[in-house]
Parts: sequence; C-alpha cells; structure tokens
Amino acid sequence: MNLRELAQHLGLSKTTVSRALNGFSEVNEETRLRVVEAARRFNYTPNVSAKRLATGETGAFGVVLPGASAEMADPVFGEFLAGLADGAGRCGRDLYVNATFDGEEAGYRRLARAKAVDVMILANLKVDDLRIRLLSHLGLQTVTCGRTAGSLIYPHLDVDHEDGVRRAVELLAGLGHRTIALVSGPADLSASEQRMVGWHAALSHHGLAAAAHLFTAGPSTEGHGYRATRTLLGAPTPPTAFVCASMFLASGCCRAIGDCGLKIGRDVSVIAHDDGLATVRPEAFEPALTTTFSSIRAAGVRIAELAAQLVGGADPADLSEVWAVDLIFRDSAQAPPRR
Amino acid sequence: MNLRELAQHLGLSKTTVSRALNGFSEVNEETRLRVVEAARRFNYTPNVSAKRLATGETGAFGVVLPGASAEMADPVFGEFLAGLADGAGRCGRDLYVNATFDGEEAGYRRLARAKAVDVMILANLKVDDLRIRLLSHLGLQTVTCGRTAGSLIYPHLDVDHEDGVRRAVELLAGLGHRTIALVSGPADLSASEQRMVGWHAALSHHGLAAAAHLFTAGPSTEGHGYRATRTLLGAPTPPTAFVCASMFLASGCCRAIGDCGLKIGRDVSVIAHDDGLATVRPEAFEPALTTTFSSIRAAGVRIAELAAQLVGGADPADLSEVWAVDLIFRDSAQAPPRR
DNA sequence: CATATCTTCCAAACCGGTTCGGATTGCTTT
DNA sequence: AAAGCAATCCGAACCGGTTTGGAAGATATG
Repeated sequence: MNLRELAQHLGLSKTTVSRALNGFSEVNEETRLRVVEAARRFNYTPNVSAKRLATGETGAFGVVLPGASAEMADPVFGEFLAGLADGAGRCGRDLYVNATFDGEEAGYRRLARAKAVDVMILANLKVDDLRIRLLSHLGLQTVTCGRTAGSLIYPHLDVDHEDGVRRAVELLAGLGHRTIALVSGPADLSASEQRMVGWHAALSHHGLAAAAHLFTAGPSTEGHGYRATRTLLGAPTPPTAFVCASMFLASGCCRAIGDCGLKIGRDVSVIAHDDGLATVRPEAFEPALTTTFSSIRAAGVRIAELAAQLVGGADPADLSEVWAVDLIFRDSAQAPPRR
Repeated sequence: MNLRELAQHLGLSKTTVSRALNGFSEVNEETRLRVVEAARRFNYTPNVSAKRLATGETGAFGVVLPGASAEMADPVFGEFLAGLADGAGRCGRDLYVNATFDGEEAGYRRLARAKAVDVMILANLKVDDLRIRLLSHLGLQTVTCGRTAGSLIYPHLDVDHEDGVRRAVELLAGLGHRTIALVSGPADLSASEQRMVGWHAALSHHGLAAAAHLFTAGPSTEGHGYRATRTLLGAPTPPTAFVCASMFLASGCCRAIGDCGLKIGRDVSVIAHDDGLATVRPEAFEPALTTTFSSIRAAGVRIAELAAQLVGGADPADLSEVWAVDLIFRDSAQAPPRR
C-alpha cells in the first residue's frame, strides 16, 4: 500500500493525503481524520527510502565503529549504543552503524558523501580529537558524548568526570586518607584527562601530593585494574585508597586487594565510577562499593534527542549539557587504619 | 555532485554513466574508464536514498535491540554486532539498528512496513523462537545466529555448542573426573539447550550421572558464575570439574573456587567457552584457562556475508553453516586429586 | 454587488538514481 | 545492395514520497 493507492481509495490527491498524515494545517480536520483512519486500516507506512529522497533528510543517525579496535567489546560503549538506539527510536529515527575495515576516517567520508545520515554521533572523545575537525570539514553535523578543550563549538553531552573524581577524592581525604591513587582508563581519552585534573585539584586542595606513581592509565578492563593495583600496592608507600574510573577497573582492583591479604573498607578504601550497567552492580561487591554514578544509557538516549533537535534546526550552541554525577555512599570507603 | 551533473560534465547521458559505474556490459570500455576516472576526480558517490528508492533494495541489514533488555550490556553481543557491521561494510551494506521502547515485535513490524532493511539479523535465539515465525509472516528475509529445532528453514550460522561441551566433558572424564558440573547461560537460549544436550551425552557415554543439581543456568555474568559455583561447591558431593558457557561465568567460577581455598587445576578443573573477546583472554587467568574457542566476531562477519548472498538471490537452503569449536588445552584442566 | 481573503484541495515538478525500449552507427552476411 | 546483427548510447518512464504554485468555492469586507 503506497501513497498513491491510499489517495485513490480515499478519492483524494497524494498531496492532501501526505499533508493530512504529516499534520499540516491546510487540510480539513474531518478529512484528516478520514485519512488517518484509512492509513491505519490499510496498514500504511511511508516508504522510508522515498521519504528520504524527497526530504533530503535520512532519518538516521550515524555511528562509526573503528574496525580494528575492541571498542564494541567494551560493555559501556555497548550500553551507550543501546541508549542511542533507544532514544533515536523515540524520535522516529534509526541508527546507522558503519564499521569500516579501511579505517574510521574512510567511514566518515563515505557516509558524508553518500548522505547516509543526518547527524554523526561521536563517543570516546580523545583529548585532541581530530574527528571533530574532519566532520565539520565534511559538512556533517555532529553530536558528541564527551568534550574536548578545542575551540570548535559542537553540540555535546558530557559527564562531569572531573567533578566526580574531585568529590570522590575529597570524601576520601575527609576520611583521613593521605595517599590516594587514581586508576584510570586509556590516557588519550578526554575523560581520563578530566579525571586527572579533578584528582590533582582535590589533592592539592587538601595539601596532598599527587605523586606521579599514584596515577595509572590503561584499558578499562578487570585485568588492567588488577595489574595496576598490584603494582601500586607493591610500592614503598602504597595508597590507602583507590579511585577507579570504571566498574571493571574496580573489579580488578578489588581482586588485587584481596589477593594481597587486605580487606576493602577496613584496610583499603575504594571508590569507583559506575555507568549503570546491569551486569556489574556496585551492591554485588563485597563490601558494596561506594560509587560516583551516571547512567551511560540515559546519556545515549539524551544524545539522540539532541541530535534530533539539531536536525530540527536548533542552534548548535544551545545543545550542550554537562551532567553532574551522583556520589553514592556504600561500604567500601572508610577511614584508613590507624598506624 | 550528482549523476546528472557528472553526466553533463562528461557529455554523456545519465543512463550511460549509471551503467558504466555499475559495470554493465553494454558500455564501451574506454568510456567506462573515462566515467570511473571522472567519478573519482569529482568525488562522486551515489546518493543512497535515491539508489534505494530506484532499486527497491535498502542496502541495509536490520538488527532490533529489545528495549528493556540488558542485551547490549553483554559484551559478547556487542562484539557480534561489531563483526556484523564489519562484514556488512565489506559487502557495501550498513547496519540499521532499531531499539524499540514499545517492544521488539513492534520494531520488526515497523521495519517491515517501512521497507527499511533487506534482511533482518536475529541473535540469541530462544529454544522456540517466535521471532522467526513473525518475520517469515511479515515477509522479511532473515539470517540468524543460532538455530532452533523448529521445522522452518532459514539461513543461519551457529556454533556447535553441543559438540564443544561434549568434547570438554570428555576431556575431563578422560582425565578421571567423575563429577562434572555445567555452569550455563540463560535457560531459554537455544545455545544453552545445546550445551545441556552435549553435557548429558558425554556423561552418559562415560557412564556418569548427570545429576540435576550439577546443572545451573542464569545470566552470563561474573556474578552469576560466582554464586552458582559457590552453591555447587557447597553441595554434599561437590564437582571436581566445571564447564562454563562463557568467560564471564568462568571469571566468577574461578573467583569462587579461590574463595573456597581451592586451587584451579590442582583441586578443581575448569573449562570455559571463549568467544574471543579481547578484554577477557584465557591466557590472563591464573592458571591459563583451557577453553573451547569460536570467534563471535568472525561469526558476525560471516552472517553479514550470508545476508548479502541472500539479497543476491542465493537459495536460503544453501546458506547455513555450523561452526566447529576449537578445544585449546591450557592449564586449568588437570587430573582430579587422589582421594 | 464587486473585491479581498481564507479554506481546502489538486496537478505537476522535484529528489537522484535505475531501467525499459528504442535509435544510431558500423560491420557482416546473403 | 539489402538485410541482419552487435555494440553503444540515449530519452523517458519509474520508484514513492514532498512541496510549489495555483484553483475553486466559501466567507468577509467595503
């Protein structure tokens, strides 16, 4: 059932039917109801390809997966993508996922030339992310998850990782900890840099040293969290508290602490950032983990909404948000042992 | 730059240019080279929307994410999706990801009516999966990752989980284990059923009992692996060997074994199924895990290829594959302790 | 009553490709 | 020389929507 057939059935023109369905004002209310009713009855859905060609809008948001990278194996990214798809669905859009064997840049160029998407979504922003410049050069509208220091203005949603770590460190310092380590994710990520800034700021605010050996960066995995923590605990002056950038790092961190014969809470404190994944819940830890929390899925949903507004002609300068994190007290952060 | 402009530049008709670029025989070789060269020089890429409208093919494969589910938080699914997108890219297709707040079925119906995709991809097949019937009823071509017992013929790629578990159990039985537990994923999954069949078959082949309390099913997470293993080890006759359906279950299983004061390999043996995720590698375990291996990413790539062949008119009956798993010996499976 | 305005609808053009049905040219056949 | 044929190319129709620029009739205004 296409538009022409539907119009014939109704004894109307394609024009009127199209306008009735798209909510234009210049069609009689009675007629509109007839049209809408008939569309429902005949199970009519506009052909997306035709709609796209006619409007120039594709109705899709694009995501490029870097081919070789293990990004998709990162459940946080997966959850973000789910949120994105969810939010896109609510706005009547879809997600166009393009994984390129020939490099991420080629993927963007191809999507741009083929006019395959309305907006590109960028996640896991690097400290100085070249992709932003590339996309703006290609004339592709972009919304990012995360932000960089650069001068370009682009719609983005970011979680305030700097403040999250700052508050975590201040909580620990307030409890009496003097040696506080930061177990962070990949060093080239903008979020990691933000965390380091927050860590430095909170430490210096309390007159504590931000010794270089107390900061580690690496993949956001259980394995790296374990190794980093083992190394840190083996140092001459081991930290009494750990701030972990993700629940996976925290898993490894906790395992390492246990393997060293220490007890979390009593001997060593841990605060982790929780992205709200259903599979790794802070309450399931023993003891339950104190966390900074921000739902990455909700961020994905919201970014899709921002992208839809961008397509709708909203001013890009108005489409940025920075979300505060929640600091949730549980049992893994306690006063350090007397010595 | 569109087709008309390109044709004008070349002094040719749209028809000829289109045919030259699409490799039709009725265009002079010399002309074709001129056209291809010009297309490259002017950076011409056909508008996907127009192409789709004209051909009726959408150039995209569809994936529907069940809205409420935590499927995307499952890194295995994420890696599968990455493989899918990768394979689709190689075939010049893209992935259309639709997450629906109003239920998975509504998502399929919408994509079908809007003719938004050429082929639907289904993963995580249930034992009796209603989606297959729905899609065939909607007239949507489908390729699945996994297979069910039903009578419908549909192109699929499946990993031979039954044989994987059978060989794992036979290895353990051959080493002398008499009590072998199966720590499996969600019970409603077809793969889980296959595993149970393999477990039963191998046990009975060795004259061993497949006691009901030695089989557990649940979410494929570290947490569930831990809890299940704790329960199993607390039983009157605890197993001396565990077969885990995923690396995450195995992580929890190993942690539980350690927490019970047992040593993997010496006291208890473990074999896990490894989907080849970069973040949880069997070599990183202590001791290194013996595994059955099959790359889920490669499966995704291949499924995209099968989907492309299906669009190309291949006979659905010829498009099914079952992949054997590799059994890789490491250190976590040893003879049981003397008693 | 003539004119202006509003409401409601439509025919036709357009988006950018693909493809059907010739048309033209040059080369073999008979 | 006429007919047959292959190689090349083109005009126009088509895919299924949206949108422009009226047109017809009803209502308001002077």
